[in-house]
Amino acid sequence: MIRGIKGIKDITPDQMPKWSVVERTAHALAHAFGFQEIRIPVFEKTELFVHSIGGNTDIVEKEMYTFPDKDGTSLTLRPEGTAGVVRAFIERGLKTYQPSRKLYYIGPMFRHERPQAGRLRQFHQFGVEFVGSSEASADVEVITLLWRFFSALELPGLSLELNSLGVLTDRQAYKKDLVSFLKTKSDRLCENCRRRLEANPLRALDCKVPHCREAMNDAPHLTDFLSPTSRDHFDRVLEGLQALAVPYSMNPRLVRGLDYYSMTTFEVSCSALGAQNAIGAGGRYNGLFETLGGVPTPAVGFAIGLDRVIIALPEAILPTPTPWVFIAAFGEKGKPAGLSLLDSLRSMQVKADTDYNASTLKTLLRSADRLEAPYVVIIGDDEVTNHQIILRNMATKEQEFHPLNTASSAILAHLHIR
RNA sequence: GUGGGUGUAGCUCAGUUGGUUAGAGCGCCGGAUUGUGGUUCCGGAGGUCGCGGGUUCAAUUCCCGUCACUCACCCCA
Repeated sequence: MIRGIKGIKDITPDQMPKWSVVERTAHALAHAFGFQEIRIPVFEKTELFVHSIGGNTDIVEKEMYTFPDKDGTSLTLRPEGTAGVVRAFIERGLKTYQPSRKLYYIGPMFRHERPQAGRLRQFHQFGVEFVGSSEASADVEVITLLWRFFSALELPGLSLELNSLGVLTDRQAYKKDLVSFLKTKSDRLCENCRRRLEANPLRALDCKVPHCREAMNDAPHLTDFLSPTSRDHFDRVLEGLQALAVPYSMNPRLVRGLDYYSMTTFEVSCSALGAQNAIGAGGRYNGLFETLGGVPTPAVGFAIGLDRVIIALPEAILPTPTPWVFIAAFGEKGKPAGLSLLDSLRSMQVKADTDYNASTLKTLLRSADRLEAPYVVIIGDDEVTNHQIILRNMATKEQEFHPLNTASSAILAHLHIR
C-alpha cells in the first residue's frame, strides 16, 4: 500500500461541512471589511522566503521544503503567505491602482515540522494584508476582522494578546538592556535561552521552561523603550480596539517568530486546543516592502491556522443539511421512469440521488436509509401503469401519491414546505 | 531534531503469567415467502497479532532493531 506523506492529511467528505463553513465565513467577512481575494503560487524562489522571513529563523533554517528546479534554481513550497503577497504586490504594480490595498488569501502552506495535534506539514491559512496605511486604524481594522472571524464561528476559550515591538531603533535600545538583564540571570536560564542571548535575545521572553519564565518575571518591558511615535501609535491601536469592544490583554513578552514584524503584534490563542494553541496571529511589517526591493510601504496583516480552527469549531455551528429525495426506481418500466424523474429534479437544482447497485424495493429502501434520505420516491411498474409516484417520508413513514407527469414540481414544493 | 505512548478483524478495543482452532462490540454479507428501510432474531465472511532479527522445544506474548501512528518538547498559525 502506498501511504500518504507524514503530516499531510486528506480532508475527507465527512469533514468538508466544517471546512465549508469556515471558508464561507472567511470570504464573507473579508469582503465585508473591503478585502479582495488574491491567489498566489504555492511555491516561489527560495530567496523570497529567506529575505522576508529571515535567515536565522527556525522556519528558514530547518522547516522549508526546498528543492532545485530543472535549471538548478532553488525553489521552496511556501511556508507562509505574506512573502508571496508582497512579492506579487511589488511585481504586478498593484499599488498604482489605489492609495491602499486590502488583500486576503486562503490556501495550503508547508513546513517540515514533526507532526503533532494541531500541527501538520501541509496546513491551511486564511490571511489578510492591509497594505499602504501606517495609520493605527488599519491595525485596529485588521485585528477587529481577526476577532470577528473567530466570534462568528463561536470558537470557545479565545484570548487576544497584544504587544508592540516598536521600530528598529526602539528594539536595538531594548535589546541592549535585555541582554544585560539576561546576563545577570544566566545561571538560571535554560540552555536554549543562553544560546538565544547571542542570536535572538527577544525569543527568550516567551520561553516555556518554568524556571526560565520565573527568572524572566522582572525582565524589562519592550513597551517601556518605545519612542514617542511608536508609543503613540500603539496607544491609538488600543483605544481603537476599546472603542469597538474587541477584548484584549497586554502581553509584553509576545514576540513573533518571523523577522519582518515591527510595531504592533498580536496573537489569538484558544484553550480548546492542545499545546499548539496559537490559532491566529500577525502584526505590522512596515519594512518588508523595502526588504523585497519595493518602495517603502507600510502594511499590517494576520494569518489564521484553519486546521486549528476546524479542531476547535463547535458542532452546533454546522448548518442543517438541505432536504433531498432518494429515487427508488425498479422494474422494467419503473426504472427508466425513475431515471428521467431523477434528471428533471436535478435540472431544477433539487438534490436527488439513487443507488444503481440496488434493484429491489427492499434494497433500494435500505440504501436510502443508509444515505439518511429524508424522502424517497417509490416508482415501480405498478406506479408507471397508474401514472403516479409514491412520495415517502422516511421519518414518519407517511406516503402520498402524486401524478407522474407533475411529480418533480410536486416534490420541489414538498421539500420547500419543510 | 529530542523524548514518551501505542501498533491484534473494515472501525474501537480486549486477551494470551510463552503452549493446540486469537476474542468482543460495531460495521459488512446472507436469511426470517410475494413490492416497503432503520429495530429484533438466525447464520456467515474477514486477522502473516506492523515488519525484521534474537532467545526458546515453542513467540502474537520476552529482548533488540526498524517502520508507522500519536502526544509532548522545540517552533509556530
